[in-house]
Amino acid sequence: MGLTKKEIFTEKQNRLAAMMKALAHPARIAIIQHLLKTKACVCGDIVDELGLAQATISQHLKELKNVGLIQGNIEGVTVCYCIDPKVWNQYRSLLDGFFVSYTNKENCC
Amino acid sequence: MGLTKKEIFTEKQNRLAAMMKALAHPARIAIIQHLLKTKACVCGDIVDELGLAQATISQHLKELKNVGLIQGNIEGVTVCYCIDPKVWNQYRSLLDGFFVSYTNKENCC
DNA sequence: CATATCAATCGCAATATTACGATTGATTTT
DNA sequence: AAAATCAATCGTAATATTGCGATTGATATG
Repeated sequence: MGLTKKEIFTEKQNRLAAMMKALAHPARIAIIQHLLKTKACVCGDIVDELGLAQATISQHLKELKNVGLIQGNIEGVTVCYCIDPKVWNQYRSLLDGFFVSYTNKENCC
Repeated sequence: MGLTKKEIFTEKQNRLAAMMKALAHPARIAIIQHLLKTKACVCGDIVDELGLAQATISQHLKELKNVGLIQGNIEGVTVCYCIDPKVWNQYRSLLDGFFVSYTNKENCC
């Protein structure tokens, strides 16, 4: 099948999974880290940074845009990318909430 | 291709991505949450909880075991699953480190 | 020892992902 | 207007993922 049965899970579970999926590729991690490093807009020099073709990078950027993690603002010929702080913080607290729910120090097995 | 070019990324980027990937499915989120909820070992009643076939659940459990997030201890006929606190905390701090690196309140674009 | 039970694995089908060359569309620059 | 530049999209190939029925292997139970 290759098709996730989303309908049997809760909205929150699907959202968490989708968020993870958006970051479940080293290229997308690298893109985000590059945007973090510059602490500002990055005007389309991402292709030079990573060793992937322009079409591939564009595809990864699209996925990050689809989940709202980054924005792309057209600036003449180039496009300026930056992280959306609002979505970023949403993700952060969602993950915090997920991880905080386990505090046991010892393994029961 | 369908093949990730892992060699052009750093070890840490690949690890982060692999971690995200392990949690990038609602069924695996649900499994983890079930283990969290019971706060102890869960002896193979996971199939009844989710609406997926036994073979499918077993596959998801395998992926979670592969990244070390959960352990499966054989206990007679059934298998007892529980979260590995060590790996869990490793994941937590890796993600914390990733998300903490961005603190801007405003969008520059 | 025969049978029942549970979980892992095999094999398959359907769909998704990753990657890239080529093309397209939009905007500058000449 | 023509040429150059940049990024999105199209089309395609290779591989991965998801899901499940069927089978297998191991352990209990009758």
